[in-house]
Amino acid sequence: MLDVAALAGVGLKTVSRVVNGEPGVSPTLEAKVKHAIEQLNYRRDANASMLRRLGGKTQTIGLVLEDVANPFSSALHRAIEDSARARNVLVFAGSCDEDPRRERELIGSFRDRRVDGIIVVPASHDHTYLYDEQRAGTALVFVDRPAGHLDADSVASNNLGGSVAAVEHLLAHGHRRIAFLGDLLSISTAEERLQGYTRALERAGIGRDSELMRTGLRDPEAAAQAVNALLALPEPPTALYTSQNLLTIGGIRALRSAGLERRIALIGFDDVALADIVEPAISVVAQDPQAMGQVAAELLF
Amino acid sequence: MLDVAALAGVGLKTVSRVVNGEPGVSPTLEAKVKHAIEQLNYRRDANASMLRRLGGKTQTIGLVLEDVANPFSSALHRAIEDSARARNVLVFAGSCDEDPRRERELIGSFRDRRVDGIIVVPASHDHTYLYDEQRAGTALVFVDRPAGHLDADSVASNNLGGSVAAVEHLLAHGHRRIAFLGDLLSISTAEERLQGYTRALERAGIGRDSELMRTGLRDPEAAAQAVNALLALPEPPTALYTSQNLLTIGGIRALRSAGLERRIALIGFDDVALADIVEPAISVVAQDPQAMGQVAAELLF
DNA sequence: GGGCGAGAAGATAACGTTGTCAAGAAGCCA
DNA sequence: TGGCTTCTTGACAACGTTATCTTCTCGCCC
Repeated sequence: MLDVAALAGVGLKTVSRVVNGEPGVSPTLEAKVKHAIEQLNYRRDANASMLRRLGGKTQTIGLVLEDVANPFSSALHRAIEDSARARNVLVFAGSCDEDPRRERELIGSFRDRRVDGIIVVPASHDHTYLYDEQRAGTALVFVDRPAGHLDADSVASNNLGGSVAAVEHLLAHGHRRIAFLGDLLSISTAEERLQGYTRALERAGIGRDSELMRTGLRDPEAAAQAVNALLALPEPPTALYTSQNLLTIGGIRALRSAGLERRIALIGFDDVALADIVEPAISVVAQDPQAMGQVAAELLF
Repeated sequence: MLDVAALAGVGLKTVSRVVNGEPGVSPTLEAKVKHAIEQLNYRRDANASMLRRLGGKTQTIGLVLEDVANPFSSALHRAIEDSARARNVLVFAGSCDEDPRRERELIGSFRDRRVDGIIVVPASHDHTYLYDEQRAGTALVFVDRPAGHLDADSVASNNLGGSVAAVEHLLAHGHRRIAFLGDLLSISTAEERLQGYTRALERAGIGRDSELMRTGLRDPEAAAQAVNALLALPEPPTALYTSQNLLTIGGIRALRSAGLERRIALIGFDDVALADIVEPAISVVAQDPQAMGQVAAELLF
């Protein structure tokens, strides 16, 4: 900036005024400054600028996802990015892999950089540690799962209702032995989906059979193993409810390798790429991550 | 920081020393300062810190992807994130949707924030605008496609060789009328894959039939339409080479809706989720985005 | 006991920028 | 011509931090 001012033969403040489009600079000087900026390829340091500005925003937000490479997460990410871009805001993204410690670390890093807001798909259940942050003016929005012990906005799907609908779909087709495959029950959505499953069965007057409920499954391989175990039961299930996208994939793989994909019904929660062209086609209760991300971003801003 | 110093009854520099783990602070004062930090929930402002530090790094990198929600891009992203996390570096990610202007805008924003390095899946072909940036010390790595008119590292797949292999696979199965579906030829990888296609055909002594070459396809819908048009030809192809993941998906959909998925062969470039469980299974020439991202990050750092 | 060195602590300036304010020029009206 | 307003411009301090340098306190040795 000093170099620009020297080359244009003006004071620092005049350069600052031109850079920020402030009024009160004569056209002559403005042209000189712009020329000098061009020539020196000058770019204002956004960090220094925000440091000085009163109550300055960094034009930056942080995003804590389960895994940036997960289709659900990355669709969320994209929607949020678009919303941020429209406001000239940049997005820090990070994966926490359902690890509460990593969630805190990431948010801590965001805080160090003084992000204006944070959108979280939370891994932990206690967010009291964010109280000061929130009071200090950092916007905070939770997605997919609610905040724990903190008064903050959150955007979520109707996991319970969707789950009931999925299981009732299977019941309507005459299934009575329906297995449940789920993620870690410490994840609130997984828990809600399990509740939907049991509620639908209760309504149908079917007692719960804990042998048919497999939880804590974290990837397609675990789901496939669980399905193999279910198939090996003396009285195997006639239908599967895979309550998460990766588990749906694992479930399908297991059924195919057993050659049972047409004998055992399957319904999933979360959409799955190519679900339409697998044979037989897979039914899913789809969420709309794009819409969730957009709503979350609008709330944040 | 001033509050912490006051509460601990020490000078600013002592707080700074404690925060940075510098030696030369008596255990008594160190304990006092740490207690004050705890009590006030103080966190150093990383931006201000890096501003003052000589040649300070912001511990931040920028990542320009085609689309954060695209599976290839997001797998890259994740690998880069992991590498960055190990170095306590945060990642700004952005999508440019193959728009060169957006690429420049994003990189400009990164520059304003003084990122230490930038990893780009480039949309443009001329990167001379990055010359000053590079000379100023910003690390620069290109992924998937080379830099244009700039001396910088890049990490890419063997598009030409992979493409030749894919087409030769079809030739070996006796196919002679093989259609090519490709993305915009302004994308260098799309161009290389087309070259691989024509080279394999030449080697087999088969003349190129421009009717069978469909390019500029940007999404599954466009690919499906192109396949429908191909099928409507007087002499339709007996095999398809879909040279990008989204086009593979569109191609499969079109074949299925025409009921020809067992009559017309298909091979794709890029992996596709669930490619293994579609019936008949899809062959693909898979890239390894995870490895590419890791290598790119290692190069950058 | 005095001089000296080592170590601890803080005062001050500086990083790149913008808010505040004062100075100067120019125009206007009586 | 003189006083007033308006506009342009730059000097200076400040944002939150760290580098440099000085001051001070010990303890040691001759």
